[in-house]
Amino acid sequence: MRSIDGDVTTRARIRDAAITLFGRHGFSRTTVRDIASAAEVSPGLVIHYFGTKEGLRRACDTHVLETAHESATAKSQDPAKLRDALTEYLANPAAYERELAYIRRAVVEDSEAGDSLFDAYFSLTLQILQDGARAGTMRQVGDPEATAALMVTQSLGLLVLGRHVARGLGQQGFGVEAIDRLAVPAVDLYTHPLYTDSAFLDATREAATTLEEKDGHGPRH
Amino acid sequence: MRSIDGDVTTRARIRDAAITLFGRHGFSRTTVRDIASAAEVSPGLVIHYFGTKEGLRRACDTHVLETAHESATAKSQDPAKLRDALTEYLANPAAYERELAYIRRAVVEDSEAGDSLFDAYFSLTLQILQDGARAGTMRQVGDPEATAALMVTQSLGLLVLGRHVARGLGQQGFGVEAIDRLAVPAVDLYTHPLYTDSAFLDATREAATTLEEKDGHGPRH
DNA sequence: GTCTATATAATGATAGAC
DNA sequence: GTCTATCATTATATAGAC
Repeated sequence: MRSIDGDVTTRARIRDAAITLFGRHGFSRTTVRDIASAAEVSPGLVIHYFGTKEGLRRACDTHVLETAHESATAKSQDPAKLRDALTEYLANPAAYERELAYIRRAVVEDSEAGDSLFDAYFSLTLQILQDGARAGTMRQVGDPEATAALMVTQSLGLLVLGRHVARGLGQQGFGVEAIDRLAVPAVDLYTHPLYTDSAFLDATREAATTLEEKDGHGPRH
Repeated sequence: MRSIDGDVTTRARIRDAAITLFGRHGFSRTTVRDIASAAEVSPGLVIHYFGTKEGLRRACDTHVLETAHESATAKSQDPAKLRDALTEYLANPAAYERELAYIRRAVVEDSEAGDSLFDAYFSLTLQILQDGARAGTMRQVGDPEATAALMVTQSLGLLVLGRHVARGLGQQGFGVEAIDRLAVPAVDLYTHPLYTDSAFLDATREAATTLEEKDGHGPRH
């Protein structure tokens, strides 16, 4: 988050305004004029610095990717520190809101930054899963990649669908309160089984096997 | 899916073209001209039928909502039939692709249809959770609403982030093959605990409690 | 470095002929 | 019911002054 206050050049102010607006309204609904207005400069100056609107987007992508990478690698390399990251976020959520909103858009719209972020998060999760299995704190799952994909989907899905989740829980917006309420049930789901027996799992296995035989793409065991 | 072939009026053809393009590129990036071209009519006729582009969107929302509601209520009222729904989808995924792409956009962009769909899916999941607990096939969770929200997030998140998930699994697109591969690990996660002890859950409880005390919004037990 | 003024293109929407 | 022609607006991007 250093950059918000650290870089005070006009160029940085324009880029930060763009990050805010792209995150808030999406890329195509945000105009160069909106950005210029928010940064208190002329539309011409926006183009002067970034060439095109698409160039501005790339600059935003790169910048958000850099700051996100800073926090992610610093804090999550050690799985135990993930908890500290949550605590830190909960202590000062506003500082991350701008970037989170941008990431939410990037992951959903077709953007290279979204791809990179998902891939990085996916690798990290897979790593955690494998480390946990080796350390004995996690069960060895049948298909680690698929499981990691599901875990990333769960958390990034929460970010992307936060508006709906908040509404479902009767809250105003997806903020600290919603995250706080979801944290324990989320970890609980990974700690205590939801189904009391394997009937549903067996049924799913059957359905999947049937399909694999039909389509010819072999099962994964 | 009946409507694709059932309603052959020009109006329906325009609306179906709009559903396809809105789903593929999003609302704001799709132009009236694009839709007219895809439906092989003039741009003027599009406006003639739907008044405005926004009116066309509402017509699409309504239509997708109706067909989705048809399938959802018919097939998922009985939890046991959810499996049949999966099987049916896997047997003929192309028939649902258009609607799924539209839903994906609707849930992510700010659209009333997206809200309705999420809410309906959320209610259904909560219902299944409570029925399961009563029948004994599912564990009684501490916060059913939060748990249902997480479950919906997991599956809708998969729809929304499908492109990324497919890439992570080394597949071309999020299709039958990806879903087939994810189905068993997904149910497995709800059947066998991922964590081997409650250390992580305890830590999360602690972090959440700390925050609740600090912010004053009471715990939920 | 920053602005104003403007060129150029695309968009949603209208009017009226057929 | 459907089209062509066009308007009015808005968008990105350029040119050149300060």
